[in-house]
Amino acid sequence: MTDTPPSPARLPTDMLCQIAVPVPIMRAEKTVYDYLASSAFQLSYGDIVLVPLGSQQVWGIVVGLEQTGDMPSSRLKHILGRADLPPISKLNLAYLEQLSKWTVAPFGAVMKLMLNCPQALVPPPSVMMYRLADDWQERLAESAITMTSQRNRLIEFMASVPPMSLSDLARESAIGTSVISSLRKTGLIISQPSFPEAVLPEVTESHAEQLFQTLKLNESQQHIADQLGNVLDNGFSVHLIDGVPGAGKTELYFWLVAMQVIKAHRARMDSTRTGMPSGGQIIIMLPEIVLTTAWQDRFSKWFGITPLIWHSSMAMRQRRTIWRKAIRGEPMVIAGARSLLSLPFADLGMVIVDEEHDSSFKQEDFVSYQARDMALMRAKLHNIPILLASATPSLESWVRASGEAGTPHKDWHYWALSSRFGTSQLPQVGLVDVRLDRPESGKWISPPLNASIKQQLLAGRQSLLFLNRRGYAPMTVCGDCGHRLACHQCDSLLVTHRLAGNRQCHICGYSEQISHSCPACDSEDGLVAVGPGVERLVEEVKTEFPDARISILSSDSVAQAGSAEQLIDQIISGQVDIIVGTQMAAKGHHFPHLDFVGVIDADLGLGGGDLRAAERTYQLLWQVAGRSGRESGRSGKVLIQTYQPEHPVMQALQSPDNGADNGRMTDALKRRHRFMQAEAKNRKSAGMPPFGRLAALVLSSSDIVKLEQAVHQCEQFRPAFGNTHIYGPAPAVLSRARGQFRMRYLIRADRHVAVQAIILGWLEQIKLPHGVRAHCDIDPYSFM
DNA sequence: AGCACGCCGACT
DNA sequence: GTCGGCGTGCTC
Repeated sequence: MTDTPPSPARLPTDMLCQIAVPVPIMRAEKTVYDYLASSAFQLSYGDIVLVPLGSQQVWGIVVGLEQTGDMPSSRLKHILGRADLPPISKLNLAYLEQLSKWTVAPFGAVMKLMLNCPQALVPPPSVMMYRLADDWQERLAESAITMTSQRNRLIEFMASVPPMSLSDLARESAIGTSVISSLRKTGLIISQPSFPEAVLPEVTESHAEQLFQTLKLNESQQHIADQLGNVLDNGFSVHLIDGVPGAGKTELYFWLVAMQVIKAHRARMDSTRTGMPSGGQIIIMLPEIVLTTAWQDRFSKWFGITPLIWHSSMAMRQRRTIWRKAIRGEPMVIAGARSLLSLPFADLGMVIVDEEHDSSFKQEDFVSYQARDMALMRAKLHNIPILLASATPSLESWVRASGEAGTPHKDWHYWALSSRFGTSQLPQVGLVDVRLDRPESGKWISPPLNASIKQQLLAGRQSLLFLNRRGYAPMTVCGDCGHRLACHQCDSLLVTHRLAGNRQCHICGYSEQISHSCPACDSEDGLVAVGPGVERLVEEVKTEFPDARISILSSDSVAQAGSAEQLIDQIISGQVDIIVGTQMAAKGHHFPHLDFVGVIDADLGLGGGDLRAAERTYQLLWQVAGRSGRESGRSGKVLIQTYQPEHPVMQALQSPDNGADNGRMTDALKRRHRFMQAEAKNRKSAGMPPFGRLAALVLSSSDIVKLEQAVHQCEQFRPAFGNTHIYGPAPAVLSRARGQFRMRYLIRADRHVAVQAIILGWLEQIKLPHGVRAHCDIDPYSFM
């Protein structure tokens, strides 16, 4: 007798199907392979299935159920299993397809983004739940179970509580697990597996009603809410909500969320619409930095329930439950950063992107994408409204929504939230020309700023000194030989951190102990710290105002979770006189005692030749200025130290000397308007986004010789089109992955050119040497 | 991306 | 004689 080979014989009940598998091959079409499936699986389009791939097992998606294929069926493998979930919806698949096309990332890689929750695809880990047998009284009466006092106590306890896990039972009854186990052997106690889902906060229509009861919108908010309320039913539309800091845009979109919750609830109640989408899934995208307790507290305050938040470091079971609810189309209101967009929402009803200008929505990872833009893409696909909110809209959104600067078509709606909450006014913003009002040698605070801080101290009010530079000093120079301490990995300057006791590279994360001898000339004590960081600024403030209570607010000083909240609570409750802070202090906080903001080095972000340098500097300074004078009835003051007071950014921020606008919103907004117009004009004449298109092609390898070969190949097939310019190749700064060399091409094209097609066409002609990776970044933000 | 297959140097 | 280095190409 011969052994029967384990041949994957095709049974009559087997069917042929096409599975998209997560193979990250860079090419135009997605990787789809044929598999055999037992008819027992009852596959449908979009199902998530486990398949053998090479020597591994991977999750794939059913993208075809055709009975024909070019592969002989004897070579086909069988599907191993199917997730016990509804299929990925057509819209979600279409989204993946578009995302892949747009980012020029392999479909397999994009697919992984959505299936990046392995625990959601398999049955949950079961927990044994213990309870008394239904007939425990009879059993106890008739059998010869020896009853001890421990056993009696346990039975008494269990009779009055729901089933629970062994550990819970032991803890709550205060009886050892051995007693429980032995009673289980008698049959008096039985255990059975249960598959618990995490309990999630759920915004219901009654929470929405509560919000309508307690939240009173001001005139401007109410006007917009009424208008927007009418368009929520009309499918895809884009709304930019432009509100100065403190104007209450968060409350406005909470209101609209509540409206959508009720609308979706009604749709579900309507029996004629059973099985149709209700739009009950509402997502709120926020930059990580805004997902603070402050935002969560506001949500809880109005909805009366804690917000549901999606983030990378959440518990397994919660992740799993949220993911499964998403694909099942169960209603939810959920907030999160970029990755929230990759959940397989089956019943999306509304998308909100708060702080839409924030550059953290731009991810430059294996798949590079702008989450705000992808959110727009999703909203359009799902045919639902999307709200973008910001106190300082991105130029892209502003142009598109305001119709300024000759946009081809104004297809977005623009809503200006015009009055600041309560009776507080916008702060008076002045410029300090540091070429005239010089700080003392070796110091950074100019006399006008010092005077203002003093004034605030006397009045018992707070001041914020803003310097967007972490650490102690951004540069260290050897006084003997002129050597500047730089990172070994990427050549950028090392930043001294005294609190952490090291020198760090802010580009690649390298750090080393602080040494006092120069690595170039070995001179001892020759090293000199040059330039200010927040840590050094604190030193100066301490010398200048020895009696003041000073706090430092930067990502380094609040590294541990919770300490940021503590610090912010101290500031809010008035236990701090002077706050020295980085970007962290600029965003989202409401400091009622703060009346003065001093900006130390306003020009910091303007150098470097970055496309968005001016825009970002404006946004940051406008935001930080908005921290001042937020308490009702007060007016704040802001002084900006700059070397270039004539720069359009500074001009746009400065209030008229005569106080003519008296903090009136309209005038401040008019100046911002002019700035945006000027900025748009610059971009337009340079053919830059949003008027032209940019894309980067980055080649990387750990082997510099192979990288050079790859570049050589690229040069041979360098595309040449009339309306397209290709710059480079230029060496790129090292990525986080150590030891990777990178070369970068920058492609600039007219608005209507499909840059993706150009890049794909280019790459298709090249056979990249092994070990060289090509990566695309459409609309890159970083120019390094 | 993994991972196996394959063809050349230093070892029990 | 083998173990294992990583260059090459495939994954239904």
